[in-house]
This record gives sequence, C-alpha cells and structure tokens, in this order.
Amino acid sequence: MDTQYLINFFREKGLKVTSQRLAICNYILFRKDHPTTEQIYQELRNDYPTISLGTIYKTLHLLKELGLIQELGFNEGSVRYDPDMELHINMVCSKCGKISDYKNENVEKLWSAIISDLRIKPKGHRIDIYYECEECK
Amino acid sequence: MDTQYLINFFREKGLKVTSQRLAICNYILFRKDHPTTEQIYQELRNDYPTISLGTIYKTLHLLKELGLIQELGFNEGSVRYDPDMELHINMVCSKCGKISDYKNENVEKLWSAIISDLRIKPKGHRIDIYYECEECK
DNA sequence: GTAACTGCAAACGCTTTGCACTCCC
DNA sequence: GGGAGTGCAAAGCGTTTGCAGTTAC
Repeated sequence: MDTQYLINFFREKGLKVTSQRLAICNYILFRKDHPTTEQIYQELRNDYPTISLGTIYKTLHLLKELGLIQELGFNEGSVRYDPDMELHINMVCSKCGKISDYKNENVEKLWSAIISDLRIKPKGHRIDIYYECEECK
Repeated sequence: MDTQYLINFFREKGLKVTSQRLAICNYILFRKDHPTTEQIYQELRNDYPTISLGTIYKTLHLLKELGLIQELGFNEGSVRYDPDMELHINMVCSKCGKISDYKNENVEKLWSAIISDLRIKPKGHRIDIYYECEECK
C-alpha cells in the first residue's frame, strides 16, 4: 500500500485527495507504535503548520470507517490508533505506555480455538498484554 | 467475598467503611456486565438519592488501586469496570455494546504458551472479541 | 476530636460541531 | 462552478479537582 494506491483508493470511493489526508495516512498507516491524536498533530505540524486537530480527528474517523485503522481505547480515556487490522497482540508497557505488536503462531492457535468453541463470527478483536518494557524495568 | 469480608478488608487498609463505599462495591464487584460510571450512578441513586458522581469516580479509582477491579477503555472514550481480574475474554457486541465474559481452559493453556514464548512477566491482560450478539443479529 | 469521606460546583482536557473559506475535480 | 474538505473557534461531555460540611472511628 503506497501513496499511489491510496490516491486511487480515495478516488474510487468518491473521496477527495488532499495533501492533509495523504500526510495523515502516510504517518499513521505504516507505524507500529499506535500514536495518539496529539502525537500525530505535533508531528505533522512540522510539515503542515496550519493543519488543525479537527482535520486530524475527522480524517482518523474516516480511516476507521474505511477499515484502514482501528481505534484502541485505553484507561484514563486515552485513545490510540493501530493500522494493523490483522490478529496480533498489543504489548503495552504499563509504565511508559509504549506499545509494540507481537505476532506468532500460538496466537493464531489461541484464536482458532476460541472461535471454534464459541461458534460465532467475530467482527474484530483485541488482545493486550501489560508488562514492563526493557527500558522501564 | 461478602460484605463482612469487604468491611474487614477496608479496615485493615485503614480505610473507612461508608455506606456509599459498600453500596458501590456491592454493585460492581458481583456483576458480569461491566457497567459504565453513569450506569452505576443512575442505579445507586435509587437507594442513595444524594450520592454524587464524584464519589463514584473516587471509589472506582480506589477499588482499582486496591486491585479489586480493572478499568477497560473502549472506543469513543467510554470506560467500563470489570471485577474479574482473572484471564477471560470480553465478548463485546459491536451493535448494542453489551459485554459478557467467557472463560475456558483451552484459552488458559494457549495463553500460558504465548507468555512463555515472550519470556516476560505480564502485569495484566485483556482479550476482546467484537461480534453481533443474539439480540442484535 | 480529627482525619477521612462525601457532595457540590467549578475547572479541565479531549473530542465534536458549526461555519466561512479554500481547493479538488 | 460546485461541493467536499480544511481551519478555526465555540460548544459539548466525561472526568477531575477543591473545598466546606459531614461522618466513621
């Protein structure tokens, strides 16, 4: 999924391609650290000094609607955005809040076992492990 | 864990036993549907007409500190409280928001396998499955 | 008696909304 | 040219904070 793909993707949906939209996509879609709205805003202000928080929020909601990202609500009301829509574990440091993704075949097995037990069609999933990361230990 | 146990528990910690505290505990600690702050407030107002949201918030934070409940942040900033501190799956209906818990020994086995793969000491965990419940299907 | 807790109201911070201006198409 | 998108500011809403009055011990 590169910039050209995104441009076509938006156009197919009848959505306009703006520089702000592309900037937000390029920032969020390829990251693995699940930034907050504020982080996105502060980072993008370097290149787009007039970008507003309103635009960030509207774009993130759009990307969520389009199924490109998921919203992860954490304690104390903080919300982070995760572009990985596949099955994975969010490794969350309970001290510094840093998040990294983890994938492995046991996770897939865990998932399959649960789904077949439950006899349901899941629409989404979320697995967190809270721990102390190397730097915080 | 009954009311007498709670009374002793609070006293041992040097915390005062108030009727509001007990009411909130009796409401939250034995439920499986992970209510929001507002739900707790509305429900308790029937028996305690002068209870305030401030007290609810302060008590919930206290119970979280004491390790009796966990706070689950969801999308759009909603926060719910879960008295089950053991490994379980939150079955979340993506339409009506209803939550029910699910436990099974297969999940525990596979979870142990994942933890030993990671070589970390987890401090907490959270597993959600989003689906459409029977009523919403 | 006194320290902790409650209830109320004000303050706070994040998110949403409304609207005029801008810019894709 | 027209309509969607942006930026700004105001409004909204859940949560926290401060404090005076109350209650447990």
